[in-house]
Amino acid sequence: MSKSSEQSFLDSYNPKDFDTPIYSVDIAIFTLHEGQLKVLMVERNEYPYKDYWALPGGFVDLKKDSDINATARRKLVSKTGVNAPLLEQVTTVGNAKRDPRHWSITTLYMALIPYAPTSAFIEAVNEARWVPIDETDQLKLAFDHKELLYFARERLKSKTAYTVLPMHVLKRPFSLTQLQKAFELLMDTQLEKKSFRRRILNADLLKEVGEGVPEGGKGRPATLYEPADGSENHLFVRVFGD
Amino acid sequence: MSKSSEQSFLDSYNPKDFDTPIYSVDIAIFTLHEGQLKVLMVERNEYPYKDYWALPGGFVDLKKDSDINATARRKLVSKTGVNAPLLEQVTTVGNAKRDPRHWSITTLYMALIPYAPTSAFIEAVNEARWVPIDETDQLKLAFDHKELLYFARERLKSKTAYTVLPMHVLKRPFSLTQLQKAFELLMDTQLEKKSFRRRILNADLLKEVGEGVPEGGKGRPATLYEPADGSENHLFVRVFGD
DNA sequence: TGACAATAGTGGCGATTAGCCAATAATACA
DNA sequence: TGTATTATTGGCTAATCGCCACTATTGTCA
Repeated sequence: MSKSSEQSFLDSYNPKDFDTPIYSVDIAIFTLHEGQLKVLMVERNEYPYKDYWALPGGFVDLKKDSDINATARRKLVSKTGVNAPLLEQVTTVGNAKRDPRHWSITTLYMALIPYAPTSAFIEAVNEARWVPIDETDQLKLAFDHKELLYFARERLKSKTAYTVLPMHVLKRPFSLTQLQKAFELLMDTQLEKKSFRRRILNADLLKEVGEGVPEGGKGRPATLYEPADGSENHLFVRVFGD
Repeated sequence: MSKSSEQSFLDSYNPKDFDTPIYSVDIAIFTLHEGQLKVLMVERNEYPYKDYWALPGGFVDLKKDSDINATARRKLVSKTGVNAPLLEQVTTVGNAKRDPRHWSITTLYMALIPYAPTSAFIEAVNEARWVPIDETDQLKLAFDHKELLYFARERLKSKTAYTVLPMHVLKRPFSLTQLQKAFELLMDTQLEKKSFRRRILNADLLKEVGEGVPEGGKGRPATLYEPADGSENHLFVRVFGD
């Protein structure tokens, strides 16, 4: 096949005739629990990387999945039972070495969900655990999942800086203090209370949903909020020229 | 295969044994020319979609490409001759219908390069053309490339709002006026001169590289700039908490 | 050589926003 | 009732933004 004939190659292409990469989907599922950012990991029980920990993932089911987002959603639901959270692509990684068996490609997703214990949901075959993000480096991670986790974490930080992503890790309704804590944990930085509140409230992304009980137990009750309709993917940083 | 045995499936997986998606890479290559944002399109000369226009792209070469970024770069170089520009992933799309022949996945990249005529570079087999972005809807586009182009365009708009992406479509050195024009075209909006200059200069992303000739011919000469070292992927929007 | 056209770059100022931190408000509980 | 604890607001200074007019430097052409 000459270098310049990709199009004719394409036209005669039958995947069974060629050596083709294997393709899978992996998901970094994040939540907030006990004041920590945690990610869901599963323990592999087969080779390669038996007994290593991995992000949940798997292959496309060509019959059941209408597209790769459906593949990711199917995996998410089978591991967590949750079906309506934020789920979005982070990046796609593909090279000859990441899987010892073959040239391999994976599309990494990230999901944000309010905390729920794993025991109720996980499939029986693998052990699944919410791992505090700071402790993931103490696990033996399969494949290049250490790197994938890093990519997801970085995306989380940067996107949090100018979107309302963090509201997705909270049970609704939530207080502004809870939301600020979520921002701080996902961004890995401290925020000034007044500035935060001004900014979020002026952005008009929340709707007040009644006076609320203090969530932990102590102190003055807070006003509770939910995301305003359609606000969930809005920017709230003033970008210039606007 | 039971629903809960992906891991063992993975371990025994041999791509030749299964019906697997086909995987390719496509690139939206943008440039600025004659005051317009343009994208490089190639005309297909094979079925399916013979005589339709498509984004440059193709399959992974498992022998030559060390990873999928290398695949994208190889395609970019073969179409433009340029090897050092901004090249980054936009998204990955995969579903049963985008290619009439098979369940198909593509990773979309975008590249930004200073203008160069296509004639010197393109491979002989396909006709390649710089198409003004506003005129792409007058072409018959192959596959889902209309949608891919839309994705790339949107990414361009949103990323331009808080990074220095636009410097990559300019020949170096460039003036602040040229840079502002680039911003305006990529973002599809108007910017205020003083604010723009304040912002860019305060962000400390450019280094002055001498007094310069007026690039077109008329008017007072401008100071010329190049990107400061390592500035090329920096944010320059003040994000809160900073 | 002296207007004029054209583009580059600056000055200035009112309005808005951010950062800071302390004061006040509402609740639980001893 | 007093204390601890958390929520919410007030108020001030400094920085930034949007706006637009003014000055600066060049080429051109009568």
